[in-house]
Amino acid sequence: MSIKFAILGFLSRAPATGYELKKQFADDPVLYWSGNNNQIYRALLELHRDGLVTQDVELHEDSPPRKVYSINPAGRDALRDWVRSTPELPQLRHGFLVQLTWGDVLTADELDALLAEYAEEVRVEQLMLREWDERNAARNHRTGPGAWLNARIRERWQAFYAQEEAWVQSLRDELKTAAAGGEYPASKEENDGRG
Amino acid sequence: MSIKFAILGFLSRAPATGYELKKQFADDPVLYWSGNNNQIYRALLELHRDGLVTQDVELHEDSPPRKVYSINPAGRDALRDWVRSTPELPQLRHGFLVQLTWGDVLTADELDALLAEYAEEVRVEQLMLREWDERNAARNHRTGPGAWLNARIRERWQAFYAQEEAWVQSLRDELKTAAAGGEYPASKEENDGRG
DNA sequence: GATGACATGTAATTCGTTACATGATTCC
DNA sequence: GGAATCATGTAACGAATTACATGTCATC
Repeated sequence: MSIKFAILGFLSRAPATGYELKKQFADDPVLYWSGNNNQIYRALLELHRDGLVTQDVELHEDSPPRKVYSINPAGRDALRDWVRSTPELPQLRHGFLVQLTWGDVLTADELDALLAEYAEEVRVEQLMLREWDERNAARNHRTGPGAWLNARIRERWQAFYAQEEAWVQSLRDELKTAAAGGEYPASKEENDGRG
Repeated sequence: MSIKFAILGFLSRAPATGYELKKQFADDPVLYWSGNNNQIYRALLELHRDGLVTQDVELHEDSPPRKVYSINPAGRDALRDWVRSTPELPQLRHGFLVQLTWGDVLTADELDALLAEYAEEVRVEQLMLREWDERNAARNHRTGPGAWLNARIRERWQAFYAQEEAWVQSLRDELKTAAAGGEYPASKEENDGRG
């Protein structure tokens, strides 16, 4: 999936400059692109070259020209085609699960410390997410299908982290219970056979 | 996170060639790297250069030399340090949620068709995942903390897709109910003001 | 006077993928 | 004879990130 369509999507709601688009990408967690200059400005050039957007240049004497991009009918068609196109499965790059794959080289205490650290990160992320959603719900009072869809999308995102938090918690609980029963001893001794 | 640590992790269980490692990456969904030659062979060279693995070359007359890599004590230390290192939050690149952000340009019927298509993809992915897990559980009968962790990791992965499926289903149900009540009319007419 | 927002762009680097290239062996 | 697996590597390309580079204007 290309960032170009997301840009087209924003322009379908209102004309914007590269700088304005950059900000929209920067703070929305669902829009996973970093939204760096290079990407945005290049994408806008390409969209313009492909005839999907129009460019209005506001010239100023001292400052650089301000380039306002607007979507055109061809752009709307391209946007519609993309939205209807076959969806791709989400890509979950879960580095922590990779890390945990070799968690058996740690002692039970070390493992619990690691899980605790991760749980805290997830908790904080959830708080930031909720804050962002509230801020945005306040300033963005769209109605109709757009607003409904947006709410469901945010819910999905939050549910992911909620599930993550519950999972880590259950891991820690199990680990604690097992350690009390002596079932999962500190594995460092077991696995210290080097070579 | 670097693929180098995952390679180090595999080598901590058994020595392996680049080709063997490549296969391990290829079919494990949690190990999100594509596991292409370029990445693996380069990583192995670097690990060797950094003194974390040793290389045993088996020379053959006609075929290319077979290079078997083994982890060494420095490598085990590096692996342990990495496993204990501060976890990063998962990166969820959910293209479909991006797509849905502009789902309001579709009619209710088109939107439902899109959701149905996605639901099917998620369903199939779940089946493949379960199949993979069963195949692997059968062939890989490790015990102790490693096996326990592995089972929890697979559960987490499956839970993600289960949650995804439930979410799509709830979306479709809501959409259906709303459409019956005329609350979410075909939005194409509403939004067709071009420019 | 400094910071930060506004505004545009380029350069360097890293990362990852696909495809290229070679050649033996094994199974159907 | 052809396909698949084993086994190593390189080249070309594309995507994405960070940092560089410049300059205005408003606010503290």
